[in-house]
Amino acid sequence: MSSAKTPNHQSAPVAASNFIRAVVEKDIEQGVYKNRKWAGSPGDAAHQAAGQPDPAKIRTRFPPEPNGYLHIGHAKSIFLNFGLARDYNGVCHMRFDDTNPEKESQEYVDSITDSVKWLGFGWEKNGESNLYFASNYFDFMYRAAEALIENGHAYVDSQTAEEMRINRGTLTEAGKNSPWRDRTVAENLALFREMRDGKHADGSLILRAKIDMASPNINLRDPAIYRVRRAHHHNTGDKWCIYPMYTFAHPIEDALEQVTHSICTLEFEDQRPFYDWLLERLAEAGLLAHPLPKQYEFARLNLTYVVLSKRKLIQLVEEKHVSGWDDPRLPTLAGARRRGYVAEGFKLFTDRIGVSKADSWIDYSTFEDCMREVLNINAERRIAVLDPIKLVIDNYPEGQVEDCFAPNHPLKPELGKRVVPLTRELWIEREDFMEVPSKGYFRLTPEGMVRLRYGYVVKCTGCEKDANGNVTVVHCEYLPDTKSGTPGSDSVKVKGNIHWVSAQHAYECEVRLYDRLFKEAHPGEGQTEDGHDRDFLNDLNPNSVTVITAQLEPSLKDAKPEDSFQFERHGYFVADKKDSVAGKPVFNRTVTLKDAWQK
RNA sequence: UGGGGAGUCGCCAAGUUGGUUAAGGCACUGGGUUUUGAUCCCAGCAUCCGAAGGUUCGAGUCCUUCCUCCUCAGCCA
Repeated sequence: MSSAKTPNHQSAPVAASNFIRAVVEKDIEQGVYKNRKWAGSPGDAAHQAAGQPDPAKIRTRFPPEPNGYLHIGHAKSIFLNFGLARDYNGVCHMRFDDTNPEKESQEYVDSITDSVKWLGFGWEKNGESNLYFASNYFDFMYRAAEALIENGHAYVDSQTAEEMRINRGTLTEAGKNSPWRDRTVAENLALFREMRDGKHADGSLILRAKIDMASPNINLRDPAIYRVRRAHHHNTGDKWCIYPMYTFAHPIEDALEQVTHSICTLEFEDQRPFYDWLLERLAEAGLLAHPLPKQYEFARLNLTYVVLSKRKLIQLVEEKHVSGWDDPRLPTLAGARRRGYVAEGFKLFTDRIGVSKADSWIDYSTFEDCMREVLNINAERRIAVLDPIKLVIDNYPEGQVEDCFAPNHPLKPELGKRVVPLTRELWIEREDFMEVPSKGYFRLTPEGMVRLRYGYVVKCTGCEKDANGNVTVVHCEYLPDTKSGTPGSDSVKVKGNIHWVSAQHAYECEVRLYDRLFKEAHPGEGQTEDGHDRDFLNDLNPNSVTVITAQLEPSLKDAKPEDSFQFERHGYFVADKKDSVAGKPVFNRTVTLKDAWQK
């Protein structure tokens, strides 16, 4: 059984090369970060200078904002950042980028740490937790802001948000300086302190970096770096009424943590000049020391047949198109886990898709293939009849129960075999019998022979039908000398091989068959006939889940939540984490087996 | 239309300073094995690197022009 044991990627082979690895290798070779010091905790230049040479060759970080659930896209970043640290003798920090109190909560913090651990990563190293919160750096950030003001690199603006927007200019026109841009250092300092002390209403004043309102890069047109916002913070409570903006906070977080390679997605490329500008100004002020962290950007993951935008995910949950954040059809990591997808599969997936700066779309089937590949190795085999129909072996003694032996894993004989009871009346798949076979069909047909997997070869003798002409019972006779595993069992050659469960012993069970949540590769893409953007909800697959009552082999009754199995000839299934109770598990279909037979 | 990025096989993706027949994976197509129409094995799969010119003995790699796509005008991250 491949239960939900936490995987360990320690011994993973080095993944394919990519441009970020190339940078890291070059930096290590040239000793760029060789003389960095680390005092055992984040801190400014003076703090780190008193430390020891950093035992970590590189430091990376995974910095989610705790305002939502992690999804498959985050997995790419997680494997990238933690993987780099693992492969190059570094450390990857788990950091919560919690600078906007309004959207963040402890619930999200917990679910995020859960998901990262589930993927197999931890952040403790050298006796240090390496779990950090940006909000713990608010004191330093405040000090850095004052230093900027003192050196003439920041000013307090009294313009309204609307005025700021207008004066920022456009993509093709330069912006205009704020009338407040030339306040004196003393005035700026006094005003900023008043902001901190709660003397000004939310939105009335804002601290801006003083760079260049005519810069072709809009991010350099005096970006806002500190706003007044009276809100309770999940970590700092009501201590602050001013909060730093991402653009200001993030470089500082990286620097305080001695991060060497700060990796983010492409949309932050334009932000990099400010990242460097800020850190240089702070280094000049003596607050930070070289070498400073560097930012690198890679293309975010785009997956067909799913949506990964936070807004859309929230909408799906709130409007109850799915059962919750952990709905098995959702691309959230919590959903993926309930679906039965496994961490090793994510590892394979991220290795397989690579890391580059080219925008790309990965087909969902690539993701499914990765899961199949690891599940094939890890999951024990079991027998399940999903769409049951009776098969009666007319020449088999009534009341007789015979042991048949089924290997738990064809690739791992050491896992042994288990007993499955054979009786006169069995359940078989409805689709394994065809009264009028189509071309190429080689399962049960009238007069046809087929092997009952791990049992006898049987010959079909006919079937019964109800008033509507639907087959209700199939009849057959078995060939006594053909039992699997006995000498001469191969004397009768048959091509078909079907699975079955003793009707008397079967475990009748709820099974959920999941399919894609969306029926279109790019949900919501394109426009309607009257020129409006299409609503992604229109592309929802109405048949994304089918709940059935299946007949399972009796041993499945003992499955524990999160145990994964291959139901032979069907696919991979997992005992649901939430709805299974002891002795009565329910199963979710993770992914089907490949089926090369085109009907 | 300004700035910043990206364009290599159906989908991803290597390709450091220009040097021989353009890695690898996935998919796909043949063939083999198989008591899962699964797995596994073996073979095949870009005279060509967005386009057009140019430099060179030699260019995916250098130069020029052009085309396409992504991204930036939150007191979100």
